[in-house]
Amino acid sequence: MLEARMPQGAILRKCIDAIKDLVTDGNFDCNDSGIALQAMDNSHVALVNLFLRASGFDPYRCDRNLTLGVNLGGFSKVLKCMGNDDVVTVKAEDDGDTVSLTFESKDGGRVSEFELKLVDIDSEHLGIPDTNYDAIVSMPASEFQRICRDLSVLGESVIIDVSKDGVKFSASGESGTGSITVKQGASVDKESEGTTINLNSAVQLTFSLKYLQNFSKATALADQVTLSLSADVPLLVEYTIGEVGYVRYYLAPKIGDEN
Amino acid sequence: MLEARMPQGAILRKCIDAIKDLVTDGNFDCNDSGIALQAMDNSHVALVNLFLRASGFDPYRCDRNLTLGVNLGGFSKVLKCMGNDDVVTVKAEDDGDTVSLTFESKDGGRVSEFELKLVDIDSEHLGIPDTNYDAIVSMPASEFQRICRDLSVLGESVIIDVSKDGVKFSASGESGTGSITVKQGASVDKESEGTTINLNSAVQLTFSLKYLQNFSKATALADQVTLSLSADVPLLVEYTIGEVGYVRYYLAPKIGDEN
DNA sequence: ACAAGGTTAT
DNA sequence: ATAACCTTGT
Repeated sequence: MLEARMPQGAILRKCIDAIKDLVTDGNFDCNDSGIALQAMDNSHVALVNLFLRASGFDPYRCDRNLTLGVNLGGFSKVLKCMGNDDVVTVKAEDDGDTVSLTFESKDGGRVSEFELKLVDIDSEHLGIPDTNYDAIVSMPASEFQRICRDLSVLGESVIIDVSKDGVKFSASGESGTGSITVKQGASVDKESEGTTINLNSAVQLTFSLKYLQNFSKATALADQVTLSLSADVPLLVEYTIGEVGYVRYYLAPKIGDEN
Repeated sequence: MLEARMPQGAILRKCIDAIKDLVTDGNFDCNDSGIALQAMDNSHVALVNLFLRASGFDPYRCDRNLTLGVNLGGFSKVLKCMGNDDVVTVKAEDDGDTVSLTFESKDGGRVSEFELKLVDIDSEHLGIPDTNYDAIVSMPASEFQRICRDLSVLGESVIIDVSKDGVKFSASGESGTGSITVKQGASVDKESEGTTINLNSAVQLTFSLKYLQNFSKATALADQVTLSLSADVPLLVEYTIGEVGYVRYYLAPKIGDEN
């Protein structure tokens, strides 16, 4: 059986909010190292990979490997019933057909119990090859979100252009064109507010803004986002959730002039 | 004639907002003790009872008993034209076909006058028997509202289960089941923030969440809500408006397995 | 920070 | 017609 208690339950809610618009149903693979979910998005264009380390829970217990197929819309609805500071406990029997969620207010005055029906999901578990990326950009997650939102006014696609001292995001459409350039090390007033670029070779790739906007739903989980790019390889957009785990999104670049 | 001046006019607006979604037209019965409205909701399932004491107005004058039939949607629209801190004066002639509303800003710098057409409403004035309830629960109004909203994502009905040391609200539906238990005396950090249970005998009754959510529109009027329950008797949901009066809602329990 | 209402975009 | 967003009040 699985029994995992997360003192900052809100993290779990934010994780599900960060992926539920991309993936309607997903398998949570639970083992002694933690809880992982990997799924293609509904239109099989992007890949989502969530991982929550066992050490992010207290306590964490998972005797046997378990796969919990969950409708993420329903999961999200249940998590909306949680108080903001609640402690969340996830439990599942080895052969049950439900997963149980318990929310407890910090003072213990309120206890909420929910049971979510499990669903069968046949998911191909794609291997993700380790890649040595040409360019790795870390920037404030909120800035990335803003850029995607702003450029989506202009067009469907964004060209991400990473060179030595900056990342340039540009889009164009009917009404005009625009670009936003973030310079390396800009606005390093506080830690984790700057932009750093790790470059092996300059890259210029085009991506769907709609997907990037969806990825940036994870902004609530992390101060920084990391974009890893290589020519002809899916972009990796990663949000690190403190010591607890991460959400990673993969998105293939648009090729040629398919707009 | 009626002439009733309410220094905190916003209370009147909140009262109407708290009932206008349930009742489209209602009779305001005015006499020297105050202003009362009693009406079945549009689908004749719930009963709404609003009372504003004469002492809640200053001054209050009502020479002869008057019944003012009002379309509450229109009333609400007019009240939306009021400033948040305005003083409201309600006036009606004995044989008029309108009611007049005056809004004055505290500093007297702005005076607004509205006239609302009266409508004829034939309303059966149901007697409400005094009941000795099996269980009386007082809890924070906002918490009750939150519980109704949360559980409504799961299903149409809520089972309210009152026992010695807690109230359990539970619901179930397609995607799963859930329950929220509030313990007696929990979180009594401040006055009027705790939950108290007055129990003669344990009760378990089922109600429509849609109606309870509608009742909880009165949350703006009071810190606490009181739920009074007895087997096979309508639930009473009461919001006390300071010294001014109250809004009471009555809702029959669902019986058997009608879901 | 939450909930309600209105407005707008799909 | 519905959903998402934005704004306002609690």
